[in-house]
Amino acid sequence: MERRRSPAEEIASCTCLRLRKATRRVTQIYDEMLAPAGVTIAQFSLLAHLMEGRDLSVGELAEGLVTDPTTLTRNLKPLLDRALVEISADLEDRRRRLIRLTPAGRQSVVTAHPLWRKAQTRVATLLGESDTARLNKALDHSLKRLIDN
Amino acid sequence: MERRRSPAEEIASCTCLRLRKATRRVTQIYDEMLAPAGVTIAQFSLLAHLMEGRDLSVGELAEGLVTDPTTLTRNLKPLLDRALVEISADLEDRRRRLIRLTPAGRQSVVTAHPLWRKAQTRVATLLGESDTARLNKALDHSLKRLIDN
DNA sequence: CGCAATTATCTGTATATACATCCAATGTCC
DNA sequence: GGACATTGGATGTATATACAGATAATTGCG
Repeated sequence: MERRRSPAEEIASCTCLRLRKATRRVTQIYDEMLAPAGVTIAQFSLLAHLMEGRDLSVGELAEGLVTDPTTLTRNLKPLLDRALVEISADLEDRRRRLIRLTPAGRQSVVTAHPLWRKAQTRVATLLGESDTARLNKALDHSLKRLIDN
Repeated sequence: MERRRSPAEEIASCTCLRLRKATRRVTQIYDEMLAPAGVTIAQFSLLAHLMEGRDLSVGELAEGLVTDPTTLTRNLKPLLDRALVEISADLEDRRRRLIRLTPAGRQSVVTAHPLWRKAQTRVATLLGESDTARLNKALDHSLKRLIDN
């Protein structure tokens, strides 16, 4: 016996809106706690993706971050300006450009890492252990399906 | 007997990063499906918040959307330019500015509403009924705790 | 080989996001 | 009633995000 919902009420159930609201708040928390290291969570994620193994092309890194490649190009700019990453052409395929951390970039990740851990703990405490686990699990499930569609 | 994780592996478990990835993908899907109505999901959410009841001040609407008030000021700009919303000073408290939908703004919501519903269904189908419910529930729980902290 | 199609990336443009800071209006307290 | 604090909002600046369209390099095919 569900009564007819008004548009405003119905739209309050928007999955996208809920995701966006939660992401804004959580991003604020991480950004605040990472600030002493001079990076945002967006930048930290990007840099951290480069910590392991081989250099990545723009496309590969964009895929890893689930962003549009054009977004990544823009996001690299401030990191290049601060010399935390460097880019060179791939000699095998000169369309591709390979991104890698500079020593300063690597150092940024190392410096920010414990702050990131604190933010992670802070959010987990705020949400509670079990809700955090539930949220993370739900996101992992969802991402898997979202990414190849 | 958990082995020591490398920074890159550890950071892959970042709650914020997972939220951001999922939000980017889901936003892309909604935006794509709302495009024929000429609004993004961010704009649609904003307009929909104004559908019900009384006019809202910048602060009230920002709180409802879980954004920074300065962000809202910026987001209102394109909607003002397109005359989907209008703003007037609150005579009770002349610091406050009251936002309301214009008829054109109201019409935008009406036009976009069925497209929004299709996007909502599309994502629910992609994720599956039960995972969608789990994700939404996890987000609601989390938002409650995030908002007053 | 040579040209068409595809791919990788960048640029132009527009919107979204938020911090620091500033201005104007209101509230408070003596 | 006037000085000071507080509050609501806007602006300056910087980053994040992505679509359309442009460009350059590679691939595929006759």
